[in-house]
Amino acid sequence: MTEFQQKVLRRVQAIPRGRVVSYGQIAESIARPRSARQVGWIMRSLELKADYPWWRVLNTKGVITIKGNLINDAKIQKAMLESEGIKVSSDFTIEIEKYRHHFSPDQFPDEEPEMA
DNA sequence: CGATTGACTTCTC
DNA sequence: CGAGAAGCCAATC
Repeated sequence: MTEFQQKVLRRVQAIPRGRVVSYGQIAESIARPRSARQVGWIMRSLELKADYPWWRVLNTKGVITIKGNLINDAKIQKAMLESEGIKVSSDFTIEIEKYRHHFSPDQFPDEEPEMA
């Protein structure tokens, strides 16, 4: 478990119920604005049974781009989002601008600010 | 240690 | 607006 992973996972846990964020937003909030792919990489290495609301994370277009072994994983994510009141289209797309959540710097007191 | 791989994002055509 | 290519960067091989 690297520090990068811990920071990402903390953001995932900080996503309120019924809200979503993009991979890029998480990357941006941990001072790695160009590391959206790595955020997704971490999610991939996560066991879907883990205690993280990974289903509240999707790309900036609001589309569930999960790969997994089958599209079945995307269907699980769709079901999870709908269970929180988020409408998901049949093509795994949501109105992300309507549900997007924004992180606050003071949400993570354990971490040091980037500036020296 | 160099090459490859992506749950991404953004710019071009 | 849709499809394609490039850029990005940590983790794996």
